[in-house]
Amino acid sequence: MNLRQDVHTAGIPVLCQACEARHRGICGALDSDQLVALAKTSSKQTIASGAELVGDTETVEHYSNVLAGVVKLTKTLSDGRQQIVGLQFAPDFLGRPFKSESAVNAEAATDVSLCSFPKAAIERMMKQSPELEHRLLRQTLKELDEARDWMLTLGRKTASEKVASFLLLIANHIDPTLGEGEEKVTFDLPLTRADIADFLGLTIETVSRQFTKLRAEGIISIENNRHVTVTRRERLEARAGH
Amino acid sequence: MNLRQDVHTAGIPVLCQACEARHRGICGALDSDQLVALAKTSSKQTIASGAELVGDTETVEHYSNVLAGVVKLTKTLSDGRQQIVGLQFAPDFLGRPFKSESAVNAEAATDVSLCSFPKAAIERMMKQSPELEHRLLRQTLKELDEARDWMLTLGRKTASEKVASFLLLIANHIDPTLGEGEEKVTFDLPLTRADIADFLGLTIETVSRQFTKLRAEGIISIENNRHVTVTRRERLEARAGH
DNA sequence: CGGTGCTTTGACGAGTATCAATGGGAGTGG
DNA sequence: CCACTCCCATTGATACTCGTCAAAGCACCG
Repeated sequence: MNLRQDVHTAGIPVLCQACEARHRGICGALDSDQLVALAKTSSKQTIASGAELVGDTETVEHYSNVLAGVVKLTKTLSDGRQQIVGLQFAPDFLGRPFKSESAVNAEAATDVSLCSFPKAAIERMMKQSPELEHRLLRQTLKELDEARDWMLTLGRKTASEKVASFLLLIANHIDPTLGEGEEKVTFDLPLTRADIADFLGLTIETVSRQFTKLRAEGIISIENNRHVTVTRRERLEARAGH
Repeated sequence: MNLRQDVHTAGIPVLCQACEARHRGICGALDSDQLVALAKTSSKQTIASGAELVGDTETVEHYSNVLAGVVKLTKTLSDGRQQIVGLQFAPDFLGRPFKSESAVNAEAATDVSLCSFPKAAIERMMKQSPELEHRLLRQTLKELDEARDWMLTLGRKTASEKVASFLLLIANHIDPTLGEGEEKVTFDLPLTRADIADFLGLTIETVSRQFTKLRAEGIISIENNRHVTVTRRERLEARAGH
């Protein structure tokens, strides 16, 4: 993609033209002038799987939109026990407004592509455009709903139910429009077994055993450790404790 | 932090004059005219402990501010397993904007006093006043931070650490200004053992045993099941896995 | 080939749930 | 004032899920 500040298509920056965040993400709140202004200080960057984006208690000067890939938000106890407290997919917004330091670590779970801009630029625009703040509020409420859903899973579900819930979470994210009628879904897991364990509050061994059990029961099949096909969706949903 | 604007008491509804939500809550975003308009449709109500405020999937036509007491937000699985996903103290806002139905149950954990207003009134004002939406965003971000903190507790802490974390959570809420130097704190638990268990993802028996252990070690003392004194704050903090 | 990283599988034990009984305070009625 | 009940909390005995430790399998890569 070229980096010219060339402005076509009703004055929309090249950077933004094919960007998902411009429609479903927070940038949908901005008009073309604002987009141009923001694009001046924005940069698209690619991050390798495993790289740390934001350190715990680190000062954050940049916010980002996730363009592709999956970012995991984690919290860690002093002795190393870790919990994933959120997964961000495109076109989610990444950052914690109104606080200089993040309460969580952010790390690329897969290769990730981001569009980053300085904290100050967004905060300036938020003052101008209530619509931007409105979008942020909606995203935050969505994340809060997801976090609370997951609290139920963490606190009250068994290992078996947790793994089933996780698979459905990913399946729904891959294809949110998936009708009830569709039986089979197939996708690549964006997380390693270790990440899945950290997301579910389990160990990798327990996660592995649950996968094995699901395979043995003919509910899913797995190729290459990552590629999953859900063959009996209903039974997976039943197991998740709908 | 919170800019508290000096408004003359002239023109402020009686209902609001001594209200905590007018300073630290979302009503701080409103000028006296707006307060008057909102107060016309508002009503203060008292709810007995145990009463249900908002049913899961129920349509909500009212939002509220918590004036006193504690409200618990819960989620329940089809077989009855329950998880508390949030606790609301004064002057928290109660409601889920932009969605007609709540994803959680809300129930009075103690006797609760509320200030309720119709959904429509708030949403109308949100369009007029970006500051109101700003306050809502801040409260939502705060709740998100709390939810994620708790996910770490639910997913990765032991029963012992969970109970210690819970006691500190309540202690900090009773007296947020509590300095590091202060050793002793004393307070009434706003929750029954069953509620605490549902908050921590444990059973009441396990919670009870952990309390007993803390008492035996001289870290806390308990009178009448509800009244707790933390005698060795540092050791409680150490146990919570700071 | 022999590493290295990730996953699976197995054997065992610790931590927590479950089931069951007891304790204790508050309210009620004799 | 004392039984009686109800509700909640505590305590005990036992079962079972899941974590821990150890080893082996498998793909990828130099």
